[in-house]
Amino acid sequence: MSKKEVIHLYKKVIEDLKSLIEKGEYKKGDLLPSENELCRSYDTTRVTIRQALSSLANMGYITRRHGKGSIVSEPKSGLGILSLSGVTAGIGNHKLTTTILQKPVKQAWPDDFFYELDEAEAEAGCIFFSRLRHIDNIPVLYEETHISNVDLPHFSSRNLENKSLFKILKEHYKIEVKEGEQKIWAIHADKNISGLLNIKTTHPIVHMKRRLQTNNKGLRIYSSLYCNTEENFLQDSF
Amino acid sequence: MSKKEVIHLYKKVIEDLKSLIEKGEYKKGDLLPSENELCRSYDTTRVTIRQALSSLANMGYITRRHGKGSIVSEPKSGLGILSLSGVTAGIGNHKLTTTILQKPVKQAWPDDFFYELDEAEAEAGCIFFSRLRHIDNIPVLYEETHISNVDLPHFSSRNLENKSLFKILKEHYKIEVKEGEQKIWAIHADKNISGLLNIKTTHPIVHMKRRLQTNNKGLRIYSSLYCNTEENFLQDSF
DNA sequence: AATATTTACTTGTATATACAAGATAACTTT
DNA sequence: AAAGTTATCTTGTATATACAAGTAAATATT
Repeated sequence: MSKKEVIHLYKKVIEDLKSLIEKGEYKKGDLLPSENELCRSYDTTRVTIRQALSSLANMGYITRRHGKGSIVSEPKSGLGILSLSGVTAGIGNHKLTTTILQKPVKQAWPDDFFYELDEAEAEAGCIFFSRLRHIDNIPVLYEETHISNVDLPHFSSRNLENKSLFKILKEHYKIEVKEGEQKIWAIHADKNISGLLNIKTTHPIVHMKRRLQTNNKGLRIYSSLYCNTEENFLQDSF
Repeated sequence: MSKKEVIHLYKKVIEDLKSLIEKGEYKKGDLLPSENELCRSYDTTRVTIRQALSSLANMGYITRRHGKGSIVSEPKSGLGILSLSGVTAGIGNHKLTTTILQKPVKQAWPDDFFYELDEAEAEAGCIFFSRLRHIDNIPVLYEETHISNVDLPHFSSRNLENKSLFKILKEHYKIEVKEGEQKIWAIHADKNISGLLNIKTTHPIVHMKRRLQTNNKGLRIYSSLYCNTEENFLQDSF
């Protein structure tokens, strides 16, 4: 009894074009094939092709211009997901490494958890892990992550060191972040954080708490992070 | 020679439903009329109604559920626009006031402007103003704003004290923010900022630089802000 | 009473078609 | 040569229709 998994044409068009853009075959500023050309390629009609293109436009991969065509956009870090950049044009030749301080473990939610949980979520518990990120071997960002405990086969054993959490969730479980909120403070590091980031307790750091919702109803991602922004900054595109 | 301004049916559907949601006639969790009902109301077909509904879903006004209907979402602060919240559930009974330190003036871009400008933008110059926001009469956030100098009739004379910049742009000029990026640092206040926010220079504050793109090609909004997050935090929904 | 099944509603995917309107280059007129 | 026109490309809006598939309540079966 195989899962017949109908793949829809418009989704195939999205995936195809998305991967061509991500692979760099279409570069920023390029025009995609016209709607009618795509219709011929996929043997379909404009309604279906337009469904795919408007979705790509929505995801920020292209912008559409009346009478002109679909123009490939600047690659985005995607849907408000926070990324860490060096002051000098992106990470560039800097070395970004990640250390897992706490491997993913299933546990109950902390009593004083910083966001409200719905009933099902509270009952199911969570997966917790923490990571420390370095740029050129200097610790820069400490992050604690709580994920709602839904069925994610083999998640605990996955390697979180090199790949981003979001890539793993997308590639292995087809989970994508849909929306979220974040709260931001500037604080002085406490003893714990100053030790982790190797800074004085008078050093200002960014403290951020985020809640991200995904396309999986029951799965939310909560993270609390502390960042030393002396040599770097936190960057966020939306 | 009047401008015939064809209004499109799908846009009318969007505006109608949007305003009903904003007015609270449809509340969070309510179901909108089904696609077929809307077809009858507007004497059109599902393709057109679906174009409107998918747009509303995209703007975050509704979520759509296969086999169920269109569910009205929680009102959002909108597209990654930063808002300022008190630690206790929103602003609530706190008093939020704004002081204009520098009224909007047309001027050339600063030589050391923090974002790259395109040619047309650089040539046209900018509108600059700065504001200081207080919560319960305590200064909390200082913001400098640069806007590309496109034609905004009477903009300089508008009252920026009570209404938000985004509301003014939307209501009077039909300009809406489409996307943006922001960079975040934690720093110690310099003399200028510590004076404005009435804090010591050892006090950690959030420094944020943002670039927002609008539906008007030539108009971008740049802002640089400094926030004392001791009693409040910066909040961002996306 | 508990469990399937049917039915009627909902949204999702798709085809086929038509005309409007913006963009651009080729062509014609002045 | 410059200016206006046309032709032809592009995307935008819209109608009409069909069937697939998720949801939920009514109905039939056990």
